[in-house]
Amino acid sequence: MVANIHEVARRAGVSLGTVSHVLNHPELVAETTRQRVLRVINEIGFVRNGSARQLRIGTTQTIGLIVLDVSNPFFTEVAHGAEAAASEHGYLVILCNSGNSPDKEAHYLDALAEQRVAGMLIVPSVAYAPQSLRRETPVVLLDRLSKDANCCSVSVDDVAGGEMAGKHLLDAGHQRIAYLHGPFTNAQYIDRLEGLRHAVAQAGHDPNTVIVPLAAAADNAQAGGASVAAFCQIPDRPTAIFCGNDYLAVGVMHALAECGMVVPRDVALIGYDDIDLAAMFAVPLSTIRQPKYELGYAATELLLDEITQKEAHTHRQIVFRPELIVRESSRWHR
Amino acid sequence: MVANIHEVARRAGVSLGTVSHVLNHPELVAETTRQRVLRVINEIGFVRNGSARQLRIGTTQTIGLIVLDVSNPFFTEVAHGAEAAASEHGYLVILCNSGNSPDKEAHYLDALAEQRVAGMLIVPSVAYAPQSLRRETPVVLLDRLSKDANCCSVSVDDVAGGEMAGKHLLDAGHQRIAYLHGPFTNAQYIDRLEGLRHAVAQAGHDPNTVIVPLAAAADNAQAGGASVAAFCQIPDRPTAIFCGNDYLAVGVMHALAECGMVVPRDVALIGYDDIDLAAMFAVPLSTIRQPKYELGYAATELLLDEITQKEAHTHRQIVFRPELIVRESSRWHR
DNA sequence: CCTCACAAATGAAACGTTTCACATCGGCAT
DNA sequence: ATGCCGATGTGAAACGTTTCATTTGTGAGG
Repeated sequence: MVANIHEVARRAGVSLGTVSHVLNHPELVAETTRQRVLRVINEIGFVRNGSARQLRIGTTQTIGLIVLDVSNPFFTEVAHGAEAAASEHGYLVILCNSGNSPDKEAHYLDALAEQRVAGMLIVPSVAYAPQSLRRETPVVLLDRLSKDANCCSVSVDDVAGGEMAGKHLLDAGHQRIAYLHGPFTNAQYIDRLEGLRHAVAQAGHDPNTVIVPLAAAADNAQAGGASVAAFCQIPDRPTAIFCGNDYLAVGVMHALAECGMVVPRDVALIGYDDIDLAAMFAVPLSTIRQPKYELGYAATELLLDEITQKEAHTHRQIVFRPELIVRESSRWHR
Repeated sequence: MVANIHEVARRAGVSLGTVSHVLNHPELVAETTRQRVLRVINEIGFVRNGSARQLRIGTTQTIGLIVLDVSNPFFTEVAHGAEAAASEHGYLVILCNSGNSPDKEAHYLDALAEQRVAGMLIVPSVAYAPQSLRRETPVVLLDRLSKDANCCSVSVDDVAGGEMAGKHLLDAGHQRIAYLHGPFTNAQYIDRLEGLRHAVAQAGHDPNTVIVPLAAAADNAQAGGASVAAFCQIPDRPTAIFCGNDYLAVGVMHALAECGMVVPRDVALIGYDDIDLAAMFAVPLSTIRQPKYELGYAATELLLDEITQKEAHTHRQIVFRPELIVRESSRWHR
């Protein structure tokens, strides 16, 4: 087995309390003994046992992060931001992938609680039940606004994003707009639609006649492409498509090209997310950018505040504002 | 503080050993007491303290994964596979992002050792020094072949990938091929070039006259696009470009279009990685697919084998073979 | 009625830390 | 010489589990 603090103490000829002090309160031990102990530690490759330490201390330097899909670049960027913030404060991040399954989510919630993580960042699945967490572990909700303000949350204003996209298309003169969305189990698609309706109403039009909702089977490029057939069938066909997600938009762009339609001349297109290749498509894609990295970073800072301040901490709801990115795909051509 | 096993024992009117048995060896305790204990556990929301457990047991159910860049979809898919395999065996994954910095890498190595993770999956940074790990923690090297076989490794045969791409282009009749690569600090770009040279030699040509290496400033789309200017300057310009990575290829495709060149008529293009949007570009991108998810999955299985079998385990080097995906961007047009 | 076997429950010891109350010691002021 | 102080070092106790040697209880077999 790997050496422990007793062994170090024995070899350095000091008591085990002293070794501990060298590790945790170096100012309490004389320079020469400190050096001696450190030398022994290096010699025998002693590594402090985190479990024992945590048991004694009562807290860990670890935070859990549960996301819906690790292979989705959106969550990945969020994780990147979280990891950066955590690492700055000496915390480790345990990344868990719920795959949007309430079972897996619950399982990870338990596992993290058992690990006594200092806090959790949770991108809630469809069926997230906060009451299942009766522990006092600090939690920050990610990518969803916490309605009851009994915990912090960091999200992006999807209604505003939908509104931006809508206003942009209306300003360009479009009178009919298709809204292509993924499954409505994902609340964001609903919010973006609501934003779009706002924009239309604000411009003095009737959302019900201007907007044509169109559901894709999933939220990937394939499903986006498949929806183009339905789009072409629409009577009084819209001149613009607002896609709830960039992947849908890519699929749409691809399928439109195959139908011989030219973006943006025949159909204008705007996506959502600003994935990193959005500017690189056949026609560079207009989109709504979300501050993904910042989302994860801010959430972690909030969590760490709650962890360190305890009582003094007050819950906050941070809502980021997305940003309209105009590229070729939505420039108005007469 | 949150309840402990004593409290459960007290409330259930049993000894603390019995509670522990309910948790770990239910077959040793009578059904009625088992139920009683479980009820109390639910009532007061008892969650076992993982640190104490690990301290006593001497081992954790956690594995560490260190990748070079969490925002890169390649590593993300690898992580996805690793997480899936780990989760199947009840292990948690701690994800760490070294950012290819030896410092951060060393820091995480230490932190994971202190956490007493059961094992580590490491995508080694430029300066990975195995001897810095003098612990007996099992390690599996990811995405790099371990030369000295003193640990397991799982990688993809980059030489074979380069060869496939080369053979494909040669078969299509190309006599001059540009090889656009990212920084050579990344060994994979070297291996892919070597594979390309093999293919050329095998076809009976001189690699030095057929192949024109071209270095991009980074391995992203922007750098790829920027390299097109240099490509256009090449005397006796190649009719095909083999990009060491799909992002480079996207940038190239974009920039070529701006120069008025048509892919594949004027220039054939093949990338590497098969990122998920590769099929969706203006011209669908031919590429070399790597089994990313499988890479992570296999590595984790190897690691878990080493963890559970201990002595009985023998180190293995798994090398996956990549796959040629032919799409429009490299179809030969006369 | 005694023994035996077996199932069920017990509680002390141990895991490796950190912390805290205490001991030691030399020097310095009185 | 005495007392006190600060700097340094000490070691027992505690953190919450699991495990193991033991005890207790119970019914069967003789």
